[in-house]
Amino acid sequence: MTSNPIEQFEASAQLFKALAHPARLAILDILRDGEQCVCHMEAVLGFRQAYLSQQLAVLREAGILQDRREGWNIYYRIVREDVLNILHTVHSSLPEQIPSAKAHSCDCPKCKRKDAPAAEPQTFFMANQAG
Amino acid sequence: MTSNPIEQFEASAQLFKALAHPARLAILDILRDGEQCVCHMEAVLGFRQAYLSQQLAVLREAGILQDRREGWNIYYRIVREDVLNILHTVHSSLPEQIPSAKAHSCDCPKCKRKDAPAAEPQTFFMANQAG
DNA sequence: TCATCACATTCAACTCCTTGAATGTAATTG
DNA sequence: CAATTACATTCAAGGAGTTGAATGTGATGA
Repeated sequence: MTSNPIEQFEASAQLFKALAHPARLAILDILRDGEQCVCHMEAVLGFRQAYLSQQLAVLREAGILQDRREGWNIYYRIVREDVLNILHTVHSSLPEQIPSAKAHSCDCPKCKRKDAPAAEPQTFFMANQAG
Repeated sequence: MTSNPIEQFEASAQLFKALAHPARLAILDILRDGEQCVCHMEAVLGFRQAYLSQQLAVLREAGILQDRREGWNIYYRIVREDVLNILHTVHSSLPEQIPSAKAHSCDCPKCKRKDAPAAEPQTFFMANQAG
């Protein structure tokens, strides 16, 4: 098993395949600061809801994201530390980085009018740490 | 320019797209130790020559590899430090790593019978450093 | 210049990814 | 339980990646 060079790198290739899309990288860029609800990403990125949900599904099925329901909203977060490191490496090599307004708690009208809980900045995921 | 979230991550997505293939990851794994001729990769990986050349072209056109001719042989090397860092990150998170025989100078029969120059272990590329 | 070696490129069939449109579902409110 | 909210899933057409087969190209040696 995993004797040939193809099988040996299949898993890594699958990971990179999930990252090989600008929309999904934009999603992960938002989630680097911590978990966010879907409506927040929808407002910040300007994607249609169904489209955003499709891209989230790809990242979820790749094991990169995990979701958590809280009433009407569903919050996504990055659950793979190596992905955070990879994103950091790539962003460091970029010519310039746009700060963007995504760092704010939650500017989207949907979240604001419902006074949703803001995302707390985290180093990595604090859940899933032996409950 | 680069105002929308799609354009902003296009370049990174292109990079990941080039990495999203097990054969190309196997190639890069060999080149992590330094430059190697095509016949070496052909022997170690067991790929057909044309197939290997196609995958090398993808990595070359993505700006990840650079080639250098030396007589009959063409030597490839990694010219992007961020890619080396990304590969290191991914390999660190893998469950187990197969040492493999790729670290040896050049075991392939073609290279051996011609007594080709062995690959010298390098930290990063030493060429392209202001000539 | 012709034959050979090492490697690159083109082509075509196939598969996988992309993405808009439509529809489905769990939680909440009344 | 019916309506609403927030999000997920399915479907299909178009586009892009994959890969075997055939062919092309530059360097070397006679």
